Amino acid sequence: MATIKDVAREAGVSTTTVSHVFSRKRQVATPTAEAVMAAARRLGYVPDAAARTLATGRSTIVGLQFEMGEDALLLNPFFGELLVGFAAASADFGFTFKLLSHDLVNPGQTDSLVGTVVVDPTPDNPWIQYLSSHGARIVTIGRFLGGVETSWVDNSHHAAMLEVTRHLAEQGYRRPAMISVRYRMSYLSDIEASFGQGCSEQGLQGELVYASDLSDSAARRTALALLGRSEPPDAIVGAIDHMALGVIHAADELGVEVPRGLGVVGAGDTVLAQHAEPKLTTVKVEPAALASEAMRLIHEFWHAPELPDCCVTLPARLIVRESTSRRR
Amino acid sequence: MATIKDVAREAGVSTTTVSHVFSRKRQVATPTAEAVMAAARRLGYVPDAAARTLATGRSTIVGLQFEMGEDALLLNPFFGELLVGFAAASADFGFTFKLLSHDLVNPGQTDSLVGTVVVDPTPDNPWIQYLSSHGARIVTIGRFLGGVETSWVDNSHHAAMLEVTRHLAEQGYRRPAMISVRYRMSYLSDIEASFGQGCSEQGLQGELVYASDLSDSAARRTALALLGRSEPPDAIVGAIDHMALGVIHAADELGVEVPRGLGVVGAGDTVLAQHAEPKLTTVKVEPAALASEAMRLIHEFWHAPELPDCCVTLPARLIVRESTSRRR
DNA sequence: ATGGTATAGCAAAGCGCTTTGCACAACAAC
DNA sequence: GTTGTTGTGCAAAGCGCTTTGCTATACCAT
Repeated sequence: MATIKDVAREAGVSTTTVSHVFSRKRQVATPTAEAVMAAARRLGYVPDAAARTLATGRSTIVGLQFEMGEDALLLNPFFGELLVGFAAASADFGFTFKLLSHDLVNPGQTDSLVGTVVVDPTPDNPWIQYLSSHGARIVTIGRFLGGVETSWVDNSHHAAMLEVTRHLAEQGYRRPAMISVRYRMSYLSDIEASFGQGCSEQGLQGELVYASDLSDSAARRTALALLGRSEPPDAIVGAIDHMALGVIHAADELGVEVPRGLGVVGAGDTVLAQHAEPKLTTVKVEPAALASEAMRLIHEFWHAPELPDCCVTLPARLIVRESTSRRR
Repeated sequence: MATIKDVAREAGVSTTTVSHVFSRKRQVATPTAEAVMAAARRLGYVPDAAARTLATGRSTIVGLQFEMGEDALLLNPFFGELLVGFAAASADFGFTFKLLSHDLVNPGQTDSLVGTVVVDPTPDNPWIQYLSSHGARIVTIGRFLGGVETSWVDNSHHAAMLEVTRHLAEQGYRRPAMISVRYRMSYLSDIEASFGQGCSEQGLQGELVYASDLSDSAARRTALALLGRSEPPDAIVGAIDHMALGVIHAADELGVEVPRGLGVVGAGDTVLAQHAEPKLTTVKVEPAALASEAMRLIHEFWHAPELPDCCVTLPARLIVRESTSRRR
C-alpha cells in the first residue's frame, strides 16, 4: 500500500502538502494540488483510516443505538429496513458503523465516533446522557427530545394521522378506534395524540385502545373485544401493518366485512400491506429514507463541526387501498 | 481517556507489559497481569482501536459484500434479515462493519479488514478474486465456490428440497412445478437441482420454469400460464415466499382451490408466510443465524489466523401449513 | 524602494499502540 | 561454579497521518 510519503516523493512535495490536499485544512496552490492528486492516483493511494483516526481523534465510525434493544430489529420490520438504510447510506459516505449495546457498557468505545444515531429514544436514554455530556453529535430518529442538543429526523406522523382521519371521514366512517401499545414513550404516543386531534377536527368519535404487545395476535384479540361491543367502532387503525392484519383476521372470524362493515388502516406500508386480503390502506413511511437522512446529517456535521443541530421531517403519505375503500 | 502509559504508571510496569497483558502475545506473570488489569479497571482504560489497527495493520472491521448489489437488500427480505443478523453478531464480537460496493472500487480500503463476508457470490466475483489474492479471509454465504480458499456457510437447501418433494408426494401431489428465476449462478440453481433430484426420487413428474424476476407479479403471471395448460401442475414451489403468494393469487383468479386443486410451497418463512391466506407451507431458513455463524467464523479466524477454512451447514426445515395440507 | 500581508511549503513532534532486540533474573544441570 | 535455559520485563523504533510554528516567496499599497 502506498503511503503519504510515497505520494509526496512522487509529486516532489512534502507530506504536509499532501495531507493538506486531502484534508483541505489549508489551501494548496492548484497546480501543486493537481500534481499531488495525479501522483496519488498513479500510486493507488488511499489515506489510511486508522492513522487518520489516531492523529485526529475522530474515526469514520457511526454509532447506532436502538433504544428498545437489538431484538426489536428482528420483530418490527420497520427497524430492519432502517438498518438496511443505514448500511447503504454509510457505505455511500465511506462510513462504517457500530451497533451500541442496549445498556451503557464500554462508553469509552464511543469517544471517537463521528456521531451517533439513536432510534426512538426515551428521555432517560443513558447513551444520550453520556454522549451529550461529552459533546458528541447525536441524531435521533422517531422522537424529539427537548433539553438535549440533538438533531432529529422523523416522518411527519402528525400530518399523516390527520390525513388518515380525514380519509376515514370522507369514506363515511364515524367511530374509528386506534389500537396502539403502551411502549414507554415511543413515537407511538405522538401518533396517538395526532389521531385524537384528527378525530376531533373531523367530528369523529375516536377512541384509543391498547393491545398487550405489537404482535398481530394481540391486535386480533383486542379487535375481537372491540367488535363484540354493542356499539363497535366502524374503523380500526393499527399502529403497524401486521397489527392491522390481526384486525382483519378478527373481522373475518366475526363475519364483519372489510371495508364495508369495518375500515382498517395500518402503518408502515411493509410488504404485508400489499399482500393482505383485502389490500391494506396504510401510512407509508420510508425507514430507509430516514436512515439515509440521518447519515447525511452526520456526514455534514463531520465536515462542518460548527453547524448547529437541525430537525428534518420527511413526508409520510397515506396509501389508500381496498381496506378502507367504501365508496366507488 | 486513559492510555496504556497511564495504566503502566499506575501499575508500576512498562507499557510493553501492559500491551502483552491485553494482547496475550507473551506470557506475563500472573500477579503482574492482575495488577495491570486492576489498574486498567481503576482508570477505565479501553485499548484504542485505531492505534491498535495502525500498529498491527489489522482492524476490527468486517467487510460485507452483496454480490447482487445493495438494492437487493430492500427487495428480498432474506437479505435484510441477513443484515440484521450481521449487525447483531458484529456487535457481540465488538466488530464494526462496512458494506463493500458492488463493483471493485477502492479495493485498498479492504487491506486491513478482519475478513470479508460475501453473500451469494458468483465464481467471477471481483472482490473474491482480489481478496483471495491478497490472502484475506473470506466467508461466503449461499454458495460454495470451488477453487478459491473461502469458508462457507449455508442452509441445507438440498436436504430441505428433498423434504419438500417427499412432503408433496405424501400429500398426493404428482406433478409439481418449481418457479425460479435465472439469476446468474445464485444459490437458486442449487435449489433447482435438488428439486429435480427430489422429484425423481419420489417418482414425481417435476418441472422447472422461470419467471422473469423475483417479484410476486412475475410469479403470478408465470403461474397463470402454467395453470392454463391442458395438463397443469398440481403443486407449485416458489423460490421465495412472495413468489408463492403470487402463485396463490393466480390460483384465486382462476378459481383453483389451494391446497385441494393446487399445493403451494414457498421458501424463507418470512412474515408473509404466516399471514398468507391460506397459510403458506414454506422452507424455513434463518438468515440471522447464517450471519451470526459467518461472524463467528471471522471472529475465530481473528484469534487464530492459522486455522484452515471450513464449511458450516445450518439446517433448513420444512414448515407445513395450510397451503399443502390436502389430507386430514 | 519599503514595509506589510497573505500565501504555500517544510520539518518535526506527536496520536496510542505493538513489537523487536536485549538484559536480567531465577533455576536447573553437569 | 560455570553454562544453558526459561521466564519476565524494559527501552525504543516504528505504524501513517495531522498539525503547529516557522520560513520563503509573491503581491499589494504606500
